[in-house]
Amino acid sequence: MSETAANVEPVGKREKTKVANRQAILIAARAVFAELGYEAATVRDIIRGTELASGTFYNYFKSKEEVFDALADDGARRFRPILRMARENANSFADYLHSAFVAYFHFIVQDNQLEGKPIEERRPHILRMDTPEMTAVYQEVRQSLEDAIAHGDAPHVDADYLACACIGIAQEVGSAMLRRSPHDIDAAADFVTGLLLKGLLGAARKS
Amino acid sequence: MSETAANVEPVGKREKTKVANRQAILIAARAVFAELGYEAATVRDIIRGTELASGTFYNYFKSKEEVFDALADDGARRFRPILRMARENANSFADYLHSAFVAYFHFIVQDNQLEGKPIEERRPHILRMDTPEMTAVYQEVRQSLEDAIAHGDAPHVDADYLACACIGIAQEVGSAMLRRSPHDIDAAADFVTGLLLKGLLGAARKS
DNA sequence: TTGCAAATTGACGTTTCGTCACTTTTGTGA
DNA sequence: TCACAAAAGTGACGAAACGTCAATTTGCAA
Repeated sequence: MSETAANVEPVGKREKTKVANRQAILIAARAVFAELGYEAATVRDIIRGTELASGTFYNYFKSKEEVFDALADDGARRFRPILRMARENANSFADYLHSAFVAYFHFIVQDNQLEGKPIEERRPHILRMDTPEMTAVYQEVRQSLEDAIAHGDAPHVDADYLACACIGIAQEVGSAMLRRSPHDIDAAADFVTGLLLKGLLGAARKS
Repeated sequence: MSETAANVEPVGKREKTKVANRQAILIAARAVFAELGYEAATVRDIIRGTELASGTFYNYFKSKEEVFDALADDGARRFRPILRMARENANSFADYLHSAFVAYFHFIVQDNQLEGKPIEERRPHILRMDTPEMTAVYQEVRQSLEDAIAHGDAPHVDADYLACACIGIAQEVGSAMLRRSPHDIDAAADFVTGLLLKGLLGAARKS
């Protein structure tokens, strides 16, 4: 699943190749980062994976760094509607939390499996949190939590810290889950949901 | 506080300058990463911050990346005894958790005293958590949790997931705390400890 | 003091970077 | 359909950073 959330008008050949070139660069970059690792990869390596000339790269991105951000942003953009659906379909706060974590864990499993034949430990999901779409995801999480607090579905906690805690948990427990085989999404989601709702007692093994 | 955990024998001028040079490079690198950001920094920028010649750098590190890893490893090495003391001095599991988080938050506040770019830009995009000392910290956390479980001080939870959750929470809430001013270490530690022990209810504001 | 190994040095060839003058492509309106 | 302007693509080029290595300096021990 390496399609991007390409929103809108395919008309006009200009626009069309522009989108296609940008996409080609991102796809090539993803492959190169997976193969060589982010640090070792060069802009030249990336464009070599496309049909474009080196100068063209700079019409689309300022640097390797910006390409990486675009990839991260892209991931966040694809995840956001999933998260929103989890929110809208939930019939309780506990249900929202659980389905949000299930959605996230499912997402990273998908995102990593087609990623690499070389099973890359080189890509733990510690991504920059300051791209626009990443910030939007944080805001979305935080807003959900504030709503729940306002509606009395959750206690009056520091929503910023709680959102950060949820994200930190999701990232770290998500990575741990990916290291296990098979990937037990539900077990991980049960664990974190229980932990958040009831603390250690809530996280205790059900068995 | 940028001293490193330099363990052992200072004897011999050879050994001494070797340690000093390595240290000089690390200190310069820390300053350069803070000032220019990790991505923008070059190996030359780093050695310019020392009295050494460019070639000498490569006697100590293969690359900028390796310098960063050494810094991270160094931080973990300095933090480990602090964590251990928190463990040994604690008179309950709750106390251990709380003092461990206080110790960590205190540590990162100290560690980010340098002025310059925002914290996120001082780091590489892909953070490796698998340096020896980092792993040791994880093991230490996990071991503490397993001991607590074995002694009946904590419920029977998945220690791996719980350790990851603690680390993820510490990192994200810690970063959030650093963004606030003033840095309220105790408030943050109370929040995360309450959250872990009792869930949302435990994290609720005390006011 | 002398001799050798270890460490430092900076100049050098190599690789990558980012730019820019030039070419090709696309859209538009006569 | 054609002409023409704006947009996008191209690759060669100078600048910058890389990593190496022969020459030199430094430290240690005989």
